[in-house]
Amino acid sequence: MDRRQQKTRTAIFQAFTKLLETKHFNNITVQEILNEANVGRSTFYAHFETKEALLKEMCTEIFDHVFSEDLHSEKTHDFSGSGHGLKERITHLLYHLRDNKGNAAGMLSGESSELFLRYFKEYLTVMYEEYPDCIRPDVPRELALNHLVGSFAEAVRWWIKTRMKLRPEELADDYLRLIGYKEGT
Amino acid sequence: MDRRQQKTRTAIFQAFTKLLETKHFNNITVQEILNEANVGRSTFYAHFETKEALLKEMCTEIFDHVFSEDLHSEKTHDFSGSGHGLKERITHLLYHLRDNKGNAAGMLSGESSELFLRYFKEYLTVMYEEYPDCIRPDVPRELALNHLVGSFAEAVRWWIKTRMKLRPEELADDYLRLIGYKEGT
DNA sequence: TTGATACAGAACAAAATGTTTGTTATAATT
DNA sequence: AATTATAACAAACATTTTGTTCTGTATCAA
Repeated sequence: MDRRQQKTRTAIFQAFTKLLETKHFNNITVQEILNEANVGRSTFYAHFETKEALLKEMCTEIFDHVFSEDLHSEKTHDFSGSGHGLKERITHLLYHLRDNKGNAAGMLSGESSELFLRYFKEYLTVMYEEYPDCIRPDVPRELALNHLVGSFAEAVRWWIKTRMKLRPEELADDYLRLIGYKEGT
Repeated sequence: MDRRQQKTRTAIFQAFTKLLETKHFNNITVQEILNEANVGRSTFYAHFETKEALLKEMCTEIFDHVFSEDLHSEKTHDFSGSGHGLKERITHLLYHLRDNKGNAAGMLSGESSELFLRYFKEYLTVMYEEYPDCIRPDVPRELALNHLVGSFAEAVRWWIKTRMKLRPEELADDYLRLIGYKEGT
C-alpha cells in the first residue's frame, strides 16, 4: 500500500480515537476529524464513505488484532471439547486489553462504548463457539450463548470503567464465578 | 395540562416510536418526526429541546410505567431481605413488557435498543438494590450488581428479539438459573 | 526521470438544525 | 357567550454539516 495512504489512514484513526475519548460518536463532526488529523476534506471521503464506515473499519482492525493471537494459538493446539483453556484465553484477552493493544481500552472507556461493544460481542460470540461445554444445556442454547457473551462484555466494560484496578487473572476468576463456570466441567 | 399540549405530546411520542421501529435513532431527523406527527416545527421545539431530550422523556415515561406497579406492590408488602419475591417480580416485569405497556417492547426491539437499555438498566439497578441477597459476596459488589443488571437486560433483549416465544415464567426461570440464583438463598 | 496517484484547498448544492415572527385556532375563565 | 390566555401553525431565517467536484501540487513507484 502507498505510504501516503497508510499515513493518512493512521492519522485519521488516531484523530478519531482521540476525539472519541472525550466526545460521543454522534457529536463528532467530520470537520473535527479533518482538523485533528490535518487531512483534506476530499482525502477523508476518498478513504471512508461515511463516519460510520470509519468506525467499522477501525473496530475491525482493532479487534482483529486483539483476538488474532488467541485465534492463532488456538489453531496450533486445539483445546476445544475439554473446556480447558477458557480461563487462560480470557486472561490473555484481558492482558491484551490492559496493555491497550490497538487502543481498544481507550475506545471501550469512552462515551461511545455501546458502539464498540457491539463489535466486541461479535468477536466474542465467534470465540465462544469454540467452547461448547460452557453453554448450559438447561436453557435455550442461544440464550445461554447470549448470556456468556453479554456478561463478559459487561464485565470488561465495568473493569475498564473502574480503571482496571483488578488484575486480569482476578477479573477472569470473578467472571467465571459469576457465570457458574467450574474448572473441571 | 392543556389538552392541546397533551395531544401534540402523544402525537410526537407515537411518531417517534413508529420511526424507531424501522430506523436507528441517529438517522431519524426532526423533520421526519414533524411529518409523521403532523406537528409544526416551532411546536416541536416548544416541547423538547433536542431529539435526545425527547428520547429521555419518553424512556422515563415508559419505564416509570413498567416499573411502577412493581414498586408499589413492593411497598405494600416488603419481601426484601428474604430473597423471596425476586422471581415473582421479574415475572411480573416480563408480563408488563410482553403486554407492551407503553410500547417498551417495541422500543427494545428496534435498532436503537442500546439506547433504551441504558435507561432500562438504570431502573433495574435501583430494583436490585432491594435484593441484596442476590449479590454474590465472593466478587466485588459493583461487579456483581453490574452482572445481574446487565445479564437481565441482555436476556430481555434476546427474548424480545426472538419474538417472546418463551413464556415470562420460563424466561424468568432460565435467567435465574443463568445467574445461579437458588430459591432458598 | 517520468507517469501515476494521493493530497490539499476551495467552492458547491443539499439537507438539517434551532430560532424568530405574525397569525390562527383552541383552550380555560368569567 | 364573551373574553383572555396560550398553544399551534407556517414561513422565513442564519447556521452548520454533509458529501461532491474541481484544480493544482506534492509524493510515490518504476
